[in-house]
Amino acid sequence: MARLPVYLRSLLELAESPRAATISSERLAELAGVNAAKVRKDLSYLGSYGTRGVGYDVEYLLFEMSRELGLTQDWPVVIVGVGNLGQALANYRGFSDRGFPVGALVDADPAKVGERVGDLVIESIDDLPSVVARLGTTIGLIATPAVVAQEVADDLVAAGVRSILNFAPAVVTVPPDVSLRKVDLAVELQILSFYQRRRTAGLAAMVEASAASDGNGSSAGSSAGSSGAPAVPAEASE
Amino acid sequence: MARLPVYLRSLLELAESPRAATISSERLAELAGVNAAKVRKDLSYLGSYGTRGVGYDVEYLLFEMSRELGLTQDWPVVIVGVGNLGQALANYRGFSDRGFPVGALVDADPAKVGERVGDLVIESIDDLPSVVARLGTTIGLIATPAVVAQEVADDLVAAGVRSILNFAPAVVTVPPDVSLRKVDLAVELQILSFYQRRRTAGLAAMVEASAASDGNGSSAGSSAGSSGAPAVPAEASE
DNA sequence: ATTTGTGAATGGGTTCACAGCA
DNA sequence: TGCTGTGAACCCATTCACAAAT
Repeated sequence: MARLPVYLRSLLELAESPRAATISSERLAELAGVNAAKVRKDLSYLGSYGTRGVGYDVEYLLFEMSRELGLTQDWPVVIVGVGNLGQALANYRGFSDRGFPVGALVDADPAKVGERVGDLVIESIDDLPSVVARLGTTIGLIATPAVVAQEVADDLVAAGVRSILNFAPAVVTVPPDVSLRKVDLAVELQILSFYQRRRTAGLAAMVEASAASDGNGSSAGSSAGSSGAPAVPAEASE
Repeated sequence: MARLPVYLRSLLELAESPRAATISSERLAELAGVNAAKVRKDLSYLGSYGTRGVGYDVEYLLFEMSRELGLTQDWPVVIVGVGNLGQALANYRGFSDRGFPVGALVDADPAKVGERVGDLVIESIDDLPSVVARLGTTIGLIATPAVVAQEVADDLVAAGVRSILNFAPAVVTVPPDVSLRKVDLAVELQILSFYQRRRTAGLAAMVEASAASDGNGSSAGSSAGSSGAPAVPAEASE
């Protein structure tokens, strides 16, 4: 489940000021910004049992979730493409802080190979197999231009990487035994821009629509946004 | 629809080498890595009509989509929090390249106010209202520590910002008329780590499971990953 | 009395399949 | 014949509601 990290973060925040040793699904749902039933389903599906009438043991939940998420060890990441975004990611503390230290930087440009970025020296993409082998099980970040994203993904897979996070604005295909996730910053902005335009330019259309249907123009317009249900937390992460 | 940007990018790539003036839903689906029926549904829902037996007019689709996504104008963004991530985002070319120029940088730390980052001078978060007014309709990026994310979101909303992209690892709530999206890099990595752990440590459990059910252990394990259906493009963006 | 665990109902998005049109 | 547009079937996640457990 993709919500596990959110639960974990919520629990960690809670654990900083150790109030109670136990937490109800309702409280955790509130913290994570989701439905209480969903929390219970997720946790039961995960196998972690709570105690009826009491709740879940915070300590045990934390342990169980960390184990499930594989956070008992560090997962080094290798960043491919040390351009603008790649350097930014390399300097981003959020990764190492959460157990994903940047273990290597790789680029195809010979001019960049050998350059220092922070503590690391940029290596050649040709050495990817040995880099991956050196780091052990690795997550690969693609921070290259879109045109070479697929090629880089293939290289990563060939080098033994089984988890890829793609920042390049391109459709990338990988074998079924490789996990792939994407982060596209511009797409996020375009989606926001889409809803923003809906709210502004679409006013006439909305009035028209609300007159026809069960008419509550403004709230319909707002709930079309990505902010989730009104008055309900709409965001989370770890 | 959140897939519009992906279609748009696919069309733009296609339009660079102007082959045909028309495109079928099937071809576009292939480029975008989705189902053909989905493309047709999306496009019809959007109101852009194709021609049966022929396909969609590329030029017209491009125009219509850009308009729908509000990309006929630039949307300046204001970055709140000029720490590690904030600076990285400020230097990232991908934003301005796609019509989202970074119009202002804002921070709460008085020591940072006045500092230059690229072409911009960091402004005080207290001036947010005037900054937003100066830029016009604006998208806000939250790149602060998690603890102040909600506070910053409130400030942005109060200043008139109606679209927020949150990079802080925190649950943030906004009024229903404000759009909110999140990007959490660490969560993405944790999800990958989760599936990776599934594949490795879960081998014993998988063998057990495959013996019990309709048993194809390995492919079940792989499809549990986030890479979508086997042999099908699993990623996209703009 | 409180809170979990879960079958059943709900809802929304995806896919299928084919009628309709060029 | 080719491809769009779309009702219907399907699938899966979410939510409801309540029995079971402490």
